[in-house]
Amino acid sequence: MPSKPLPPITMDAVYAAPGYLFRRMQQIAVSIFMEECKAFDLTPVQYAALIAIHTHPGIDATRLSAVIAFDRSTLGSVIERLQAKDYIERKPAPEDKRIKLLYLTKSGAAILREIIPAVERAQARMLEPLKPADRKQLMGLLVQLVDLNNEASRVPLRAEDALEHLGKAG
Amino acid sequence: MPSKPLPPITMDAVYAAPGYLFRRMQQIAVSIFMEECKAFDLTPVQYAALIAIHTHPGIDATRLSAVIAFDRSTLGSVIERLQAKDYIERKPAPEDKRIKLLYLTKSGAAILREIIPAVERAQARMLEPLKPADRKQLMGLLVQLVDLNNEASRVPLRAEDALEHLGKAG
DNA sequence: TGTTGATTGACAGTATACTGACGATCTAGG
DNA sequence: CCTAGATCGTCAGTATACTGTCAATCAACA
Repeated sequence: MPSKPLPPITMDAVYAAPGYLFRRMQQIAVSIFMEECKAFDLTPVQYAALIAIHTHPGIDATRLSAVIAFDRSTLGSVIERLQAKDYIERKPAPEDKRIKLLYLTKSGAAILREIIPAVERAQARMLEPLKPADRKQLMGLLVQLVDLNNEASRVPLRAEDALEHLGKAG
Repeated sequence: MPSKPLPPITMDAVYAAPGYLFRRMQQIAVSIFMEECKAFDLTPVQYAALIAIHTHPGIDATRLSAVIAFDRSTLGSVIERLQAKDYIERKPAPEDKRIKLLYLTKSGAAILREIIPAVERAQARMLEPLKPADRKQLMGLLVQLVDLNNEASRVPLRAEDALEHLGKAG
């Protein structure tokens, strides 16, 4: 019995699919970031981790993963690399032997200060081809969509929740 | 001499950055795809490759990488896995000993036929939280942006160019 | 108090991605 | 014909990502 023919499949359908466009845009974004920041030898992920540690000194790895929506198992190696570059340090928590607290070193604070202009150039370049009004529109829609789809990924973003357990008044 | 203080850095600035949003949306898109398609054991990348091989039978790996905007070195392992699952086969090209031509097997055509509804559900789910008008707007802007930024990634999309050398009238 | 259940960091295994390099092969030019 | 340059598939090395698991540790409750 001959199999039914496939429905008409075109690459154009792939090129217009949301999943394909998100993947492609991510590739492009990383590429632009690395180009603008190549003098600093920092990846987008490492940069985000540094920012988060700067913003939340003494955070632990699990909470860090929630704050930047990274996978915990991926984060381990990211932290290792940042530590090897002397941008962060880990101190054991006195009250919980399982936890290691993360702090920016002076080198870490310094590179953050230096890299920020390059990162901002990169972010601007990603949207540059669009008209300013379209950039705003796109960002607005993306912020909405990411927020509304938050629970769909393995590591949903938990920005405030994560901080409630850090010892501050919650 | 005390170092200058960092400019005010907030996680909110990160959460609103295009690069962060693209990364996050990609994570979410892959997660939704895998959930809808878990019965088929196919990744988004493998799916795109199958579609491209179906659309362009006898394509070689380098041209395939251009058609789906993948890295050539990544594609090797993707092809291996598809071949191991008996979804594609590779035949040596008679006129060029360097090249191996890619074809869908019957199993490959079959799984493509079966998985397409699930993929379409996944693609729809990614945009579901938005109002229909906003979905259109977002996709329109993304298509524009990806197209205008095409050259920024390592492997720019070369949909038509790639086919001109395939033996068809170019 | 003693055990159950949850959490933390770590690890193994798989799959994209990119950089840079390599031998085999093909093509063009002299 | 024969060599210089380009192209093809491949590989090594690095960096995200995700799944699932584990021992150590902690918290809560009987």
